Amino acid sequence: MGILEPTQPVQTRQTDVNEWLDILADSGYRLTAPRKAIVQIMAQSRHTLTPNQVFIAARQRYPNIGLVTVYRSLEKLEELGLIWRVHEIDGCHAYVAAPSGHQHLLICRSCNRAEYFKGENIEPLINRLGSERGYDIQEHWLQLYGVCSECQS
Amino acid sequence: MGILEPTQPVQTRQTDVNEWLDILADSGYRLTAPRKAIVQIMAQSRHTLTPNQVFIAARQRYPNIGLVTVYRSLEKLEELGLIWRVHEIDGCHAYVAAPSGHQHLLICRSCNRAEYFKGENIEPLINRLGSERGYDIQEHWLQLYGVCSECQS
DNA sequence: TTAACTATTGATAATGAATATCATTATCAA
DNA sequence: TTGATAATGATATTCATTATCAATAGTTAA
Repeated sequence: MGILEPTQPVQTRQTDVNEWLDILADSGYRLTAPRKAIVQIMAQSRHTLTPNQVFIAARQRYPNIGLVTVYRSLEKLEELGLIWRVHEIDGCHAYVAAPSGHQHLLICRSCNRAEYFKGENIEPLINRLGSERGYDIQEHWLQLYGVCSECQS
Repeated sequence: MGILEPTQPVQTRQTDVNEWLDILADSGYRLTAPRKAIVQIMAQSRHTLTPNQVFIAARQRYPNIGLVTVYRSLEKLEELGLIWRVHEIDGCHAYVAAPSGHQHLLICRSCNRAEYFKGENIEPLINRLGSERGYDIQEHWLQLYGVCSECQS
C-alpha cells in the first residue's frame, strides 16, 4: 500500500470575488479598480495564468492597467494565500486560484486547466526521512501533469 | 562550507566520471576539455548547482570556458538523463546529478544539498485520478524541502 | 462632505537569466 | 594526416521580472 491514497475529487474553490476583496481590505490593502479586475480574473479562472495573460485579460475590464500592477497584485494575492504560484517548464511563473485546505495540483499540459486533489498522507514519509537523514523538512511539493479530457479529443 | 565537495563515493548515484564520458561519446558527442570539466563537477557534487555556479567552478579547471558552453553542456547532460533540472523558487534553474532509478529529491534550502529517496507508490493515485477526472497523466513531480543537519547547527 | 495622508498606480528604465548568431577552433573518423 | 563538422567563446539579443519615481486615487479623520 502506498503512502499516497486517492480520495474523492474536491472541487471546493474560492471563487467568491467579494470574499477575496474583503480579505484584501481586511489586510489593509486598498480596493482599487485594477485590483478588482485582477481578482475577478483570478477568482473565476480554472486555468493557470501567466502575469502577461492576466494583463491581457485585465485590459478588457480596465484598459489603462499596467503590467507592473499585475505583477504587484498577484504578489499580494499569493501572500494572502488566495492564489498559488506554479512553476512553468521554461522557468516562468503562472498563478492559479488556491484550493481550500491542503490539496495538490493536476495541470493539463495543453490548456493549463488546473484540478485539485487531496488524499496523500505524506507525514509518515516526512517523519521517516527527516529522522533518517537528519533533515528538518519544512515543505513538500507534489504536482501531476497530463492532458485533460477536452484536449485529448 | 563550499558548494562543491571533495570526491566521496556516493551510494545510489552515478558519480563515475568516465561512465558519463562514455555515455556522451556513445551518444555521438565529442569529448572536449570544457565538457570534461563540467562532467567532473556535476558527477561529483552532492548539491544542486546553477549554471553560473558550474561556470565558476569550471573555470578552475579550464579558465577559458564560456558561460554559454556551460548552458549547452548541461542541456546535453540533462537530455541523456545524467543530470536533473530542478526549479528554484525564483524561477531559475539548477542541476543535480541524477539518481539511479526512479527517485525523488529532498533539498536543503540553506546549502542546496540534495538527497534522494524512493518508496512512495504513486501509481494507484495516478490511475484513480486519471479515470475520475478524465486525464491522461504523463508526469509527476514530488520534491521535499528542508534544512539538513549541518545547516541546522 | 472635505481635506490630508499615503498606498497605489503606470511609465520608464534597469536587471539578469537564458538564447541566438557567427566566425574560429578542435575532435574524430577516414 | 586530413577534412568534415561538432563545438567553442565572444557578442548581441530576447524576455520575464524588478526598481524607480512622479502622479493619482482610496481611505480615514475631521
